[in-house]
Amino acid sequence: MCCLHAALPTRLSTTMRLSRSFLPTLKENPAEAQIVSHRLMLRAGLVRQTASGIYAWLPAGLKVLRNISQIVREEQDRVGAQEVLMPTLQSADLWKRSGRYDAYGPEMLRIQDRHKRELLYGPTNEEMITDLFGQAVKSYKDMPQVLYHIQWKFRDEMRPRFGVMRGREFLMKDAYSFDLDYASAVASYHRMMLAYLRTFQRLGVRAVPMRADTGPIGGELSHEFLILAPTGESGVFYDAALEDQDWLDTPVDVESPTALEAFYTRVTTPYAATDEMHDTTAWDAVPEDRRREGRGVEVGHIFHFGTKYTKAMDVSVIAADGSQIYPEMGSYGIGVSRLVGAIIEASHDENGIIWPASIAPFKAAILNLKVGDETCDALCERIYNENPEEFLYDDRSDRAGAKFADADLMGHPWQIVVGPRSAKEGRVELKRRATGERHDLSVEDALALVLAD
RNA sequence: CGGGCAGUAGCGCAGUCUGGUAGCGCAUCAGUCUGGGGGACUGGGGGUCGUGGGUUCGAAUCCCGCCUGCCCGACCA
Repeated sequence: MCCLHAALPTRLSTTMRLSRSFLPTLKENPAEAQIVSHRLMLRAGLVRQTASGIYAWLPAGLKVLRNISQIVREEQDRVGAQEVLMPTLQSADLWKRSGRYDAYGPEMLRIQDRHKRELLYGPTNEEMITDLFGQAVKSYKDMPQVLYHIQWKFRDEMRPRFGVMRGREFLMKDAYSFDLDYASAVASYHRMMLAYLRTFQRLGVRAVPMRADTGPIGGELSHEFLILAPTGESGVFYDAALEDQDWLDTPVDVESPTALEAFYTRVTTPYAATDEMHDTTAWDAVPEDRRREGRGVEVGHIFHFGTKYTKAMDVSVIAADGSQIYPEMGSYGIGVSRLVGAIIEASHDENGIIWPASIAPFKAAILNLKVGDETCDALCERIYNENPEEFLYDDRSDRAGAKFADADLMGHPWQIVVGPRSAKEGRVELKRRATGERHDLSVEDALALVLAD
C-alpha cells in the first residue's frame, strides 16, 4: 500500500482519469435493452438497472442528472419559484384528506411502518405541498407563492420499459403555484411557460409545447412539452414557426401580466398538438411546407387545476375584505431522469451519444494515444490540469481505436487527441463529436475553443 | 393486467429437441510484440446452468411450481 500511495500525484482528481474511474463501458448491447437510449445509457456506463424500472446512477450519469437539475433550478428561480425538498415517503392520512388515497390505483406504492402506520412512496406532491402551504400562509399578504422541489418519485408501473424513460422510480421537478385569483394564476402559468421554454433551450433540445387535455377540470391551461424522437409515445403535429425561436433572447417582464400574456399568445398561436388533441381542420390551415409531423416524448407538463386541492383539504387564506379564499393552484412538472433518455433519443448516431454541451458529463475527453510516452503524458497532464472537473483524461494503456470508440460512445462534445507525432510540436487534434470535424491545432487554440464552449 | 419470448462466466451467445457432469467470442489476469478507429501471439482464472421440488443409476437438458427480465397490447411523466 505504501508504494501505491507514493505513486499518487499530490493533487488528486482520480475520478476524471479513466484508468481509475468507475465508468464501465460495454462493447456489446445488453439483451434487455431494446431502444437506442436505453442501450447507450447502459453501454456508456451512465446507469445500471437494479430492479425492474429502478436504476442506479453511475458517476457519468449522475453528472448529467445534476447538470440538467441545475439548469432546471436556475430557470425556476429566475421566475420567482422557491426551492424546497419534500420527502419521498408520505403519510397516507394526507392523501385521505384529498380523497386520492383510495382513488389512486395500484400504481401507488403503499408501505407500512413498524407501528402499522400507512405510508406511501410519493408519486406526486399536491397534497403535501398544499398542506405545507396551508400551515404557513394565512393571509393574502403572503400571496402568491410558487414552490418547487426536485425529488425522486415512484409509480409502480405495470410495465416499466425503455430504461429511464419509463421507469418506476424517477427524478422529477415539481412546482406548485398558489394564487389569490384566476387572473393571477394565469400569470403564474404564463411565467412557467417561459421558464420551460428557456429551460429546454438551455438543455440543448427542442421541446415543443402542445395543448393537452385538461380532463374533467376543463379549461385551456394545460400544455405538454414533447421532444421529437421516433420512440415517442405520442404522435405530434406542429407548425415549423415554433422552431428556431430564441427564448433566451426574448425579453419578457415576468412581473407584467400584459407582457406575459403577449408572450404566451406568441407561443400558443402556431398550431401544435399531440394525436389525442389533433384538429385536422386547423392542421390543414397550416401551410404545407411548415407542417412538422412525428413522434414525441413528453418531458414536461404544466397544468392549472384551480381550487381542487385547496377546497378538498380546506386550505384557505384571508382576503383583504376578511373573506376566506381558496387559492388557485397549478402544478408544473419536468421529468429530469426521463430527459436523460429523451435527449439521447434525440441526439445520437451509430457510434453513440452526442451530448449537448450544457449537460454533458464531461466537456472534453483527452485521448492520450501513447501512454508512457513522455511527451504525450506531459502534454495530456498539462491539458487536463486546465479543467480537471470537466475534462475526462483517457490515460488507459489501450489502443487508439478503443479510446476513440469509447469517447464517441460516451458522447463528449470535444475530443482532444494527443498523439506522439504532433505532441512534440505542442499540437493536438481537436474533434467535435456532433459533426465529426477534426482540426490540427496548437494546444492553446484547442483549449481556447473547448473552454469557450 | 391479457398475449408472446427468455434466464448457462462481467457482456453477447451455443449446448436443451435426442439426459452421460458445460463450451465459444468479447471482457478480465500474466507476459511478449505492438501503438491514430475496439491489434496479435502465448499462458491463466472465472459458471450453485434463475429457483424449489419431481422423474432417473445419472438432469443445463424431461415434468410441475415459483421468481426475474424482455417484447406487443391496454395504461402512463
